[in-house]
Amino acid sequence: MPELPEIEVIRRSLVPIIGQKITSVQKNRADLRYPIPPKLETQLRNKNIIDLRRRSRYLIMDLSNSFSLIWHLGMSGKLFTKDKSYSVKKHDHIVIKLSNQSQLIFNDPRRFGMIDLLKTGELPASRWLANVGVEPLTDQFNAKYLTEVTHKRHAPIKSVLMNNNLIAGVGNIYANESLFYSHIHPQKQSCDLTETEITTLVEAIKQILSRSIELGGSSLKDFIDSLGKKGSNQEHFLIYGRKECSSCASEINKIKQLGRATYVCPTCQKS
DNA sequence: CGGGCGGCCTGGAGGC
DNA sequence: TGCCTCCAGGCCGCCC
Repeated sequence: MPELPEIEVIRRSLVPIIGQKITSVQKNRADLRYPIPPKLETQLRNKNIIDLRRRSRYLIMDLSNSFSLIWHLGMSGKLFTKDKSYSVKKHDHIVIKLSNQSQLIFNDPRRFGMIDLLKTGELPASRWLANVGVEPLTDQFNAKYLTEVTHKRHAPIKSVLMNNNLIAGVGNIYANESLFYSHIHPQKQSCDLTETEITTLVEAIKQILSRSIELGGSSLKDFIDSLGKKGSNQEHFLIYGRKECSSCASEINKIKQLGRATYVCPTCQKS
């Protein structure tokens, strides 16, 4: 489900649980995409949540015992808080009770998500984070960097944008939107991008991701933040899911790249 | 070697 | 109403 903006929206909405103590952990199955750490309950009980961070599409919860929980929501994962009267529903795989009587629920119908527990200091070199690319909303992501990675590759630009080991957290929706905004055809070979196109694309990605965060993320079907609130960025899509171009009203072509839906305006994205 | 595709899952939508 | 197929915001591993 979620790309960088949606995870960031969840993180921000969860900030109030920082400082809470974990009083109990209920695990309703042994695995998601990967096994849930078997000793999760004993390692979490009576620990305080001291920080919540995001890296790429991973959400990181630092604990007072120098361990961190790292979560990935896959395609359909939701992480939300409820008061103590909430009763567990289908696909609620993990329930964490907090000292303020609220409960943190991890619900994931498709089970592409994952959760792991590691020493905080071992996170950066872990299998989850070791190969993750630059954060697109930092200064490390700039025209120089994008020129480097695009010019030494022979792949369509959309594949490069969606490669998490190069640029973290840009998925199918935001790759489509950024390329349309920049008037670049998604199948253009990345090494053929001009200097101007690179500069425009860097700015487009930053703006589109930032605006989506401000709007609470994109709720295509069922995305909600941790308080159950939907985002509104989907109302501002320029091309994703559209039949007509938002700019010139041409009929949008829907094609497939890497098995994913790609939307192209034949008029605005010629090059 | 880098790039592309299948598979992992469930559920909703649409066709018949 | 039901059955079938296709599709979905991601990612890993295998194959070429």
